[in-house]
Amino acid sequence: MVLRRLYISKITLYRLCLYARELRRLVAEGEQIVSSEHLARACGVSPAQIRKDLAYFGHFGIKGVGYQVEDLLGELEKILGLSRERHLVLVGVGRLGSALLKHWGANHSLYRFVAAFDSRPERIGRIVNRVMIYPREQMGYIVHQHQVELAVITTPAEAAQEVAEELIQAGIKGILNFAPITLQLPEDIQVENVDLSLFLDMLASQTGR
Amino acid sequence: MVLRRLYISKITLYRLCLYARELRRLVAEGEQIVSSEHLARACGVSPAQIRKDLAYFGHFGIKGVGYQVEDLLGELEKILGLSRERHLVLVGVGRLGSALLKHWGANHSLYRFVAAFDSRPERIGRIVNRVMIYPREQMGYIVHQHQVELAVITTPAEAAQEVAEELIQAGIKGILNFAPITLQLPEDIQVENVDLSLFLDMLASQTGR
DNA sequence: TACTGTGAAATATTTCACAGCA
DNA sequence: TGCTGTGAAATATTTCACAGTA
Repeated sequence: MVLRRLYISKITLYRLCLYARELRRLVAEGEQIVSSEHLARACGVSPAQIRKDLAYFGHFGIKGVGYQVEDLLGELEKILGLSRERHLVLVGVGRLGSALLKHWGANHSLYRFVAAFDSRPERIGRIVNRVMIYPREQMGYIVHQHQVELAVITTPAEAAQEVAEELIQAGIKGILNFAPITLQLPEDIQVENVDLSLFLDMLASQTGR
Repeated sequence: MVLRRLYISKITLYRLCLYARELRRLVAEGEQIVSSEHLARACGVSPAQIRKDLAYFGHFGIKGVGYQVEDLLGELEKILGLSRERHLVLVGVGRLGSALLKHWGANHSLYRFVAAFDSRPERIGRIVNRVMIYPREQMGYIVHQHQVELAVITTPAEAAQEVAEELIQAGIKGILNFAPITLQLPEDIQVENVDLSLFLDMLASQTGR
């Protein structure tokens, strides 16, 4: 079967990843079959939405029965391209950055930090959870050498844009950005923004006055 | 002027918070005036989108000129209800949780952690960045007593649902959820999910194979 | 003269409701 | 019978293009 690269909108992509997460849990629990209704409830979406999302890529279900959990997860991982390991780097080993390095466990098996970078001399050479901290100056070289694809930016806002540009120069294709700033980057570079203050603003706004 | 509570979709809300963030930066830089085009570029959206978003709430701009930075920020903060301080709690003082507590600086002035909770006895009574860690059993009581509105959940996935329900019992209205699980909660409770693995899955999916 | 504000059009996303199959 | 898969309808969101004004 040919797996042509169909267009997936960001919002659909998010849901597909959500389904995959839930399916992994179901596999771990030994479930064999799941209906769109059950999966929908577990993911906080509508059953029709799930069926639409999935049917776009093929016929994965059994009418009158549901979806076979393992099969569907396999299909989703094929669609999403989540089968091989990716190399990551982290830039900015402050409190948040080092917490993320330490926090990284076996549960994130597909993503492996191969290096971290910081500009403060006193941090260089330290090892956090098996990840070595290198000086900022070596970033481009190491990213390039290790064919790193994804980067996590946990620098202050002021440094983030410059860091991002340098990472892209070195071949990075996707960035998880914790800095509270909108990065100005080429269209083909993927960015996910995680600004905790922004999330709190949204919550605060929705919850009172 | 009466500030009626207009409906704001989640995606619009996100952008409004983004605009506010950028406007704060512009204020800090001493900018007086900003056009929809400039603000749009800085936020990564289209100029028409900005004008539509803002015009929904009133006439804040000057034709032929642009928007007055400080005024617009003031209006936005009124619309979003971001003028008063909110009390937060954090549940689950693991690596990520304690990093968030430590990471919390003066830049998040509107949000103040008033307590943290953990179920592991060895952590109880510690103080992280001026925030005391209490036993899980006291969570409901303290949240209720301090009229806490928002909570950050950094527990393992298995504990998150139960914690969330207990928080809601105690009066919490919004949750920032770092646990990799979809919480099943009443509709009137606001939740923002931050699953780092999920973000990486999205990035990986978009960037290769 | 440059902007904003805004209807109308275009596009994207979600839901409905039911045909069809295991 | 109890599901999935799916066109068609409904809804939501974004963009266009230009009138209007400081």
